[in-house]
Amino acid sequence: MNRLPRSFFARPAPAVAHDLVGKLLVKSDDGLLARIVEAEAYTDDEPACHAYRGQTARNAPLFGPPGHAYVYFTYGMHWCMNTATGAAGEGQGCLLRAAEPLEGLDLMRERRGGVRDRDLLRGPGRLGQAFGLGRDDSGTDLCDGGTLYIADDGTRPAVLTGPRVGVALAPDLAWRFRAAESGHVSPYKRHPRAGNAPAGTYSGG
DNA sequence: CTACCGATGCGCT
DNA sequence: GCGCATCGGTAGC
Repeated sequence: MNRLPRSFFARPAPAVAHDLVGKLLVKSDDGLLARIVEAEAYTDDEPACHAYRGQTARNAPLFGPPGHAYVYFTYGMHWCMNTATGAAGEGQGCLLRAAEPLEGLDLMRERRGGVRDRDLLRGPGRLGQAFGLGRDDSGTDLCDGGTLYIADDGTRPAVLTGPRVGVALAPDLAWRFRAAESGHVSPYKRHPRAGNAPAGTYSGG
């Protein structure tokens, strides 16, 4: 089980998001381990990305060097985690949308308030809550040997590609990547204001 | 399983 | 003030 090097993240967000499926999310100080089963790509040339309207204090980690966390607060209650990708200055990243819990389930259950185990990490807000993520985690370097990082154990699941969940803008860009065989993937919800989906949106990969 | 709806507070126009 | 990369509850199929 090897920590992912910065070079893994120094590629375009869609390639990184695809390759994050099957990797391990680790928070070693809490004893937490989970397998990522779903990730999405966001880049500053499309309007669903938090970097689309330029750099601010909030989204600065997206514009920094790759391999850093961008953790943002949304809907008044949820913290969601991204990894910055590409080169410094590019404003892009990958949202970690869902994972399969492997170790530290008791702490995850405590933080998540007794939901079914299948739902501990099934969604970006749920993942953030179970991992205890917050404002202080935004900007964390995932590649400097710290306690929050992503690792590779050689698992290579089949990956499906399709439109991103819940985005009002650029709703048909097929930048959601999920493990084909996992029961821990989040449910797909199209944004109410996004119009109708085109035919045949999902494909293997 | 899908569909709807309210909660909740921050960032930005 | 408006909208949001969401979630949990409830209702219905």
